[in-house]
Amino acid sequence: MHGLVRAIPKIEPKAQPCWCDDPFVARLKAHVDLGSADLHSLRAVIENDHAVKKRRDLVIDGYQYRKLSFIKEGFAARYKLLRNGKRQVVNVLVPGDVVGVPSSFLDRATFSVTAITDMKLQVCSLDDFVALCHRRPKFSLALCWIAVQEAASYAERVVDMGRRTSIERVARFLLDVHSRLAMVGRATESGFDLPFSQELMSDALGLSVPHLNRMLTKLRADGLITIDGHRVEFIDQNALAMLSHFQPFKLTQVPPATGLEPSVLLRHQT
Amino acid sequence: MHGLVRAIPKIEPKAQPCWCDDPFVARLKAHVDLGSADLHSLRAVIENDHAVKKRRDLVIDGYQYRKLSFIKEGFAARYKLLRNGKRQVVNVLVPGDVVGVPSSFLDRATFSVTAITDMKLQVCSLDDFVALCHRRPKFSLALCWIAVQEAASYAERVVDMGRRTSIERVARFLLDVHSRLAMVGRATESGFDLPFSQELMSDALGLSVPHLNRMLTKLRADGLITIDGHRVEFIDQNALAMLSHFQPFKLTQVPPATGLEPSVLLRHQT
DNA sequence: CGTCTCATTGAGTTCTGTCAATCTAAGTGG
DNA sequence: CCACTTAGATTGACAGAACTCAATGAGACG
Repeated sequence: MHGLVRAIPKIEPKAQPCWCDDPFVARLKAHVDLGSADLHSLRAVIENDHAVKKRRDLVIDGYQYRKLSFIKEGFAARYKLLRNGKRQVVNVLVPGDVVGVPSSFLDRATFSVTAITDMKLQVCSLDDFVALCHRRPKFSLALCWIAVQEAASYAERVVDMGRRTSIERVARFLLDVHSRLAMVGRATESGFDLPFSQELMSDALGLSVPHLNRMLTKLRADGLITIDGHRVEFIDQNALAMLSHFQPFKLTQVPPATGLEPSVLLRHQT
Repeated sequence: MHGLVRAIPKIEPKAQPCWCDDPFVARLKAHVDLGSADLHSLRAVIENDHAVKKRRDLVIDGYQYRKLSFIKEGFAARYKLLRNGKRQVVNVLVPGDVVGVPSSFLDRATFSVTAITDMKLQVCSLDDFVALCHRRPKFSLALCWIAVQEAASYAERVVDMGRRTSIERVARFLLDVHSRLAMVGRATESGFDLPFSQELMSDALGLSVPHLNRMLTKLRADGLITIDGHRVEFIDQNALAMLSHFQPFKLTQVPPATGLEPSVLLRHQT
């Protein structure tokens, strides 16, 4: 259990941006500062709220989708269905997350996104948003940061699937979901309501349902978690993080515009 | 082998942007149009070329890295080393690819990047690039597109690792590398020089070296490929793509600035 | 109260990893 | 120019992890 490389960095309590009110604005604000003029322009491109029923597909693999939709309420999963009938969930979406990355940037979507629960979304067309970006570059930088965050979290999933044991994957999944829910005020210190079925989780973790079930059973037997209905409580969150080498990453902020950038000016006149 | 979902979309020959001369400029041009004023500003932020020797780490997990480096020549791998000594390569980098996504956007890098061969890079500090983005938004949009492409390809890797058989993964890997090399003029119609060792590939595919070897042997035995030294030739590329359900995706272009965006103006005065 | 979804458990099989040995090719130094 | 070293490729035997299939149990909902 003890590593050979370097000491385990402490898992710091994350900053708590609250994406409760207006997820679209809040998520962008997590990366850049927005003045009132920015907010004004932003609201102009946001279409009305959009409700989606449980089990409906928001994005369908193979079809065009050109919107950025911010989740106000509810849960979704991004997945691909294979020819042999297997399904891989590449990630789960919680309030504050964005539907339409990467789908909107592609000719045709390469993944589907399905609503796991009833949902409320704030929608904006990608073209409108890009137009806004041309006028106010900080929005495109915020979008960069969102896309990079997405990439970083997929990369971490690749490591999970490739080189971590099934029990580690399950533990990490629970910790990851907890931390993301906590960030948007949907979890307590040590527990949360798990909105996913075991079938969904097994598809997310690349396991079979029976095997996932066995691993969950093991985590309970080892006294690390309790599960009552859909309620998950961590009994020993530290041990769980240790067992699974869980360690959230921190994005930087977008560097603000400084009028004229000194280090560039030194080398070249604009 | 035959699917239940829908017909296999044709694998179209991809557009051939040539990233041979100036990878930094060429890669951005793949996503947005750059005028001469743009190019002028861009060159101002690009630092001198940088050479890196084989086996050197460009980025080290846990340390800060705040540069965008475009690969002019040579190959690299982005990976994470686990406590138990296992390694997962999350992707391989070829000429035209960007080092520093996602590392530069994070507090501290969460992956290492190592040079597989001697390399030549074009380097630019992220801060300078962001400053440029504030002045010329199209650069930040190009960066978005790059980040999204990165995310999409990781997501595809997650599917690979989670739900595809080992032989499919190997075949897809070869096809993917071939298509990326072909795009930058490093491959012929049906073959290429594979710059990776089996150890590296097994770490990329989440397999053990012996098993990867068995699968390569099988692909040869089935008459799908030949391998002579580091030279790989596809004998039946179609069958290979069919077997592995390989299908490259296409990014859209960044929508150009249109001065004032009609659909926004209709809803709101700026 | 029946139906349906979801969770749980067991038995047997398959895939894939581990360990270890051998082989090849490419350098390297004398 | 050759013996020596070393990294990488290949092969085989075995063990263990995880899947499949199948049956059962438990709630939720109409």
